[in-house]
Parts: sequence; structure tokens; C-alpha cells
Amino acid sequence: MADRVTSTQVAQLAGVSQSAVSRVYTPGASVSAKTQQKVLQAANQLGYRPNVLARAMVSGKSRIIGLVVAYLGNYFYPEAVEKFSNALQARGYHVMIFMASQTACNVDGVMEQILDYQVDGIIMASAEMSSVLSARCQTAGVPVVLFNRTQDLDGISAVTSDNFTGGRCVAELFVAAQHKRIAYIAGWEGATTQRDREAGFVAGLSAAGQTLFSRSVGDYDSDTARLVALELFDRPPARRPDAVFVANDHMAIAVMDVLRYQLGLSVPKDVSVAGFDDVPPAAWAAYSLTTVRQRANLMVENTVSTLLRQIEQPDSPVQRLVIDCPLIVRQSSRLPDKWPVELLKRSEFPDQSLPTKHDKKLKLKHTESV
Amino acid sequence: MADRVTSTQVAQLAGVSQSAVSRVYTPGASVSAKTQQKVLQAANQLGYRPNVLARAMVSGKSRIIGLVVAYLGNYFYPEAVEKFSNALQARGYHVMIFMASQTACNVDGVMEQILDYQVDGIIMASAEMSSVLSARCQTAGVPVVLFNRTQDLDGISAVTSDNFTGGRCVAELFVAAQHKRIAYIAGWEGATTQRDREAGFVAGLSAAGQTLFSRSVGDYDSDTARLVALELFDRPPARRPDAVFVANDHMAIAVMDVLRYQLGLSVPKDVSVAGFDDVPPAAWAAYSLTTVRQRANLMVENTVSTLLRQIEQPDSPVQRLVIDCPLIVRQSSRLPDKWPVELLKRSEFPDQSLPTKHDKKLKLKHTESV
DNA sequence: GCCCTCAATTTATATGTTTGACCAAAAGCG
DNA sequence: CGCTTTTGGTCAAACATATAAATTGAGGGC
Repeated sequence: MADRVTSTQVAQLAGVSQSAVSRVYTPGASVSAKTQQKVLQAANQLGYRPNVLARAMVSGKSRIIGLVVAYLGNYFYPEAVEKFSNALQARGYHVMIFMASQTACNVDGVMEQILDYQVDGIIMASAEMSSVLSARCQTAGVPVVLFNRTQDLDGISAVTSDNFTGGRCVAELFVAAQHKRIAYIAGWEGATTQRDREAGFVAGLSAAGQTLFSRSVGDYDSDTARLVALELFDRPPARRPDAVFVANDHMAIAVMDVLRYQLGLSVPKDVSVAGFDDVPPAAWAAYSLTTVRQRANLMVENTVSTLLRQIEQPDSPVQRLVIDCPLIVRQSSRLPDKWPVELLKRSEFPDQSLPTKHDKKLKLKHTESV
Repeated sequence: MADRVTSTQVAQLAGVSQSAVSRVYTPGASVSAKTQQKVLQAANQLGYRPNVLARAMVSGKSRIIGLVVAYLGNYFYPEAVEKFSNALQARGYHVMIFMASQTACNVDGVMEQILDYQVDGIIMASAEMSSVLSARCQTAGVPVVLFNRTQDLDGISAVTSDNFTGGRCVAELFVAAQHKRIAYIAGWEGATTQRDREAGFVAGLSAAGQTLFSRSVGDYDSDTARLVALELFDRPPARRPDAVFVANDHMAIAVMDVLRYQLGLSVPKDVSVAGFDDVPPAAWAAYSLTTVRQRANLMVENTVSTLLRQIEQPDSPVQRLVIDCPLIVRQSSRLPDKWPVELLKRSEFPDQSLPTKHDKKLKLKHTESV
């Protein structure tokens, strides 16, 4: 069996008291150089390291953060998980990961488990929380920060992208490129991201006097997206959309595959496609997907610092942070001849130089290369 | 501040002793129906849940499993993380995730942190471990299971795919398809997966009297893979490979993009490409990558059960499990006219029916559709 | 009625650490 | 040389739970 080394054993070997050992491992404590040296040597010899769990019990701080994720099949989340883990590790915290697959009742069960571990804070990514649970966290004194979603519960901070503006930019791009039959494939309708992206998109269209040509729901699921894409586009040219905004990249990629390989359509010649998130595969040459970038780094950094602030100062105010997100123009969408100035300011062109005068040339080049 | 509910408070309210409360929450304990009911009611009223950390201290079992991962950019790992978390959650354990980004020294530091949390076991995915650390875990009585890698350290179990046979199958496929200039792009040369895949591949070639036409090292990194692919294939047709086995899908996809969009080559007409892992993007129509499937479910299941067995019976024997892995034949590789029977038995054809007599037709169909 | 058994419950102790109260020795100061 | 202040250190009390040992009480056989 494991016989773990305890501070008492170290103390014995070093010839000091157990609490002297403790103080050697407590940053701001007063210890003489001599004892410190004795203790450290004894500790090294025995291979001693403080027991975090015991420390957690007495201090009330476990330095564990619960991270709730629904599914990692959308590649925005693995990226986030990695960054969260790194950012928190760097600050002396550690991530306990909880998969809250399906339903909301599932989430509630998972949350109880999280609280059992006396976590210092919770990050909710891709999962909704009942108000009961929210209240429970609050009475338990465990701060919660929502990542990439909002919810109208008091006392809960949230960090999101500016989904509305992102959606509006896509609309402006499509409109500027002279698209006339513009469709939208929605995400899961319970999600605030879905709601905001669509609202922005529709607002952008109506600013140009247009409305949605058609609309389907893909539920943020790629299989569903495939189905609805087939339904939406398997029609004669005049009755099918000439541009489609898909609520996230995960679905948008599936949609592109359907358009090209099941329906034989050309992207962007026959149909322009745009997504949301800018996951790594969106940049792969085979897709080169025009999309709205969620700045994962910034979002994670802000989520972490918000959470830690609330942990360290329990009465600090709730914060709802909205992160600006640029339109990433790649080759899955037709380019406008003339760029609205406002839109240009919000756009990035990773594949080429800025299209000011050379619009025509660029347009030619990308249509043939895809 | 948080005033957590303790078992003592529940006991007081229920009019019993603290240990009675404890036993209500201990599965195999003897409690009368009456006390149980009293305790549960009081617990409900106060919102009591046992403190896992305190329980861990006295029982010596934290029910935390440390999961070490290097990077989630290779999409084989997010899948594994999700499955691990679910499988362990189902058995009452929880996953603490540790990113061991770069070097081995980093891993050592991370391992110390893991041990500080008194984890019951450790799963090492995509990270090497020094023998010092291995010894340390052993003296600490913390079992370790390697996932998707082996290492010649005694006392460490491991679960891997049959990388050797997987590599050999790819060789046999290429040979049967009459390829004559066969190349290999290696993974990180410190990895046993890389070593075994290459060994199997080379063995398969030499069984047919062939040798590697060329070889480069991609280090399991997609950017590096892009570079070496360019170097390997930017040549006149006769001096460039007509088939390439890339040590994992993550790199293979990058290589395909280079071949098609930077060099204007057709896959599989000009070059056959095969990968390893069968990550979800390999099945995307734009790539339709022929690859060797790592059966993540089976690997995870076995890793978990091996680990839990070693936790529950500390003297159970070390186990090195090798999981069988099928060749997934898709459209990124030229099909043979005639299939070796042995190879056929190890192959799966997700996109179409089994090619027995219809080889020619299938071949035609897929070359035009890609 | 007595002793024994067995189940249900309580008491007491242990887990490994932090932390505040307490103390001894050294040092500063007139 | 006394007196106070500082410094470094020990002691003991938490922290929330599990569990071995002790205690109680109820039945049951004689």
C-alpha cells in the first residue's frame, strides 16, 4: 500500500515541529534560514510534498475549478479546454472536467458532483444551468462564470463573443456580394449564441431591405445540419439559396460537404457559405471557410480572470463581458466588388492581402483555386 | 462566506450522532430504516452532501484520476478525453486534467502536481514519463496506465493499438494497388506509436520486395508535415512518390491540402495518401482519408478497467493490451484491382459496399467524385 | 429471570494540514 | 542591567469525515 510521507515525518527527521514544516511551505511565513534548510533537506530525502486535500480542508480552498463541457465534437471546445487548463495551471489552480452530455437534468446531477469536490469556482461551457442550481452555487459561495453563453440569472458572470455583431457582419458581406436568396441554418434554439447570431444576421439583412430566403434548424449538430442542407438545397437553381450562413463552423463544414459532394454544387460559385467560430478546420485549404472568429484566447483569459477575481473577492460585482469578433474572409464566400467601409474595418483576410483595388483579381483567383 | 453544511449539523437536526449520518451515506453500512429516514430528511432540509475531500482524507481514496494530455490539436485526443471522462464519471471517479505541453521536464513538474492531489490513478495520454517519475508513482502506490503509447518501464500497464499491423496493412494496400514509389512521413521519433507504425509499414513493403522511396519526419505536427510534404512532392513526376503513408491523420490532412492546393496534384490519381487514427475529419467528404482506425471506445474502456483493477487490487499484474485496428479504405488512395485475402479481412469500406467484383466501377466512381 | 447474540448506535480516534495562541530566546534601548 | 520588542518556534485546536471499539437494547433460548 501507499505510505505517503507526512509533514510530521519530515518534522521528526528535521528535528523541528510539524507546524514548522507547514510554514516552510507557506509562502509568506516567517522561518529562519536554518530551519528552512533543515526542513527542505529532510523533505527532499523523504520525498515529501504537501497534501493538497488536507490543505484544502483546513483552508477551505481546494484550488480546483470545475469545468463543465457538453461535447468536444465541436472543435471550438477542445481548444478552450486546453487553454483553460493551461491558464489555470499557471495560476496554481487545476481543472476537474465534467461532461454534461445531454439534458438539463443531467447537468444538475453533474453540478452536485462538482460541488461535492468543494471546487473554488465553476466554468460552464456549453451547458445550461437551472436557476435552482444557480441559487445553490450562490449559497454555497461558489462563483460561476458562463463561457460562450449567457443566461438571465442574477449573480452569474458571463463571457461571450459579440454574436450579434458577428451575425450582422456576415449579412453585410452577403449583401455587399449581391446575394439575393440568403438562407440561415440555425443552431440549437435554446442557446443564446444561436439567438444572438440569428438576430444580428437578420438585422443586417433587413438594414439592406432583405429578409431570409429560407431557414432551417441544425441544432449545432453536424448530422442534422447535413439533413437540413440537403432539404434546403436539393432544388432547382432559382428556388435554392445562393448564400447560407450556418450558425457554427462545425455544421458549416458538414454543409459544405453536402453542397459539393452530394449535390455537386460549387462553393462559392453556386453558393456562398459562412460559419461562426473559426475552428482550426475552417482554415484548412479544402474548406477555407469564411467565418466569424471567436477569440478563444481572449475569452479564456477573461473568463479565468473574472472567475479568480470572484474567488478572491467574493463580493466583487457580476460581470458580463462581450468580446469583439472579427469577420474572417476566406474563399467559401463570394467577394463583393465594393466593400462597405464599416465592414472592412471588422474584417481580416488571412489568405491574401487586403482587397482594395484588386477585388476582381482576387475573386477570380479564389474561385478557380477552390 | 460559504457556510457549508456538515454531517454534524445534520446529526444535530436529526437527533442522532455524526457517525450515524456518515453511515447513511456509506453503501454497505448497517442503519435502521427509521434513522435513515430521519437523517435523509434532515439532510434534505439543510441541503447536505458529503464532502468528498474530507472523505478522501480519512479513506485515503480521492476518487480522482489524473489525466495527462499533451495537446488537443490532434483530434484523436478530445474524443478520448470525452470518453474517459464519461467512463470514469459512470464509475464514480472524476477526471482532473493536466496539460503537459512541451518537454519531458514539464511532464515531471506536472506529475508532482498530480500526486499532490492524492489521485487514485493516472492515465498518461500523449506524454512520456521519466523512469524517476515512474518509480515515484510506484512508491506512492499510484497506478499508472499509458494510453496509446508504451514504455519499457516495469510496473506500468499500457493500452495501445496494434500499430505495427496497422502500418503493415497500409503497405499491403499500396503494394496491391501497384504503387512503386512509396513514401513515409514519420511522427515524432521519440514516440512508440511512430516507431511501430513505421516498422510495420517497412515490413509490409519489404515482404513485397520494396523499400521506402523516401522518408521525412513530420513530428506529429501539422505545420512541420506541410513543410516536409512540400519538399517531398515539389519535384518532377518521376522523382516524386506516388503514394505516401503519413503517421497520423492530423498530419495526413495537412499533407493532402498541400498536395492538392499548393502543388495542384490530384489525390488519389497522382498520389495515394493514407493516415492513422481515423479522426472524425478523416471521414469528411473533402478528405475521405484512407486510414487505420484506432478504436477509441475499446481503448478507453480497457484503459479504464485496467486502471480501476489496479486501484482496487494493488497487486494485480501489469497489463500490456494491444487493440486490433482495421484499415478503413476510403477515397484518398487508389484501390487495387485484386485484394489480398488477408488484407480484405482487416479492411472496412465505410463509403461503399465491399469491392469484390466491382473494383473497376468503384475506382472510377471515386476518382471523379473527389 | 438470566445469559447470550446480534443489530443499531454512539464514542472516540485518526486523517494531514493550517493557523492563532502562546513561549522562549535574542536583541534593542534607556 | 532590567524592560520591551522582535523573531522563530511549539502546541493545540480546528477542518469534515470514516471507522474501530465500546455501548445499548431488544429478542430468544434455557
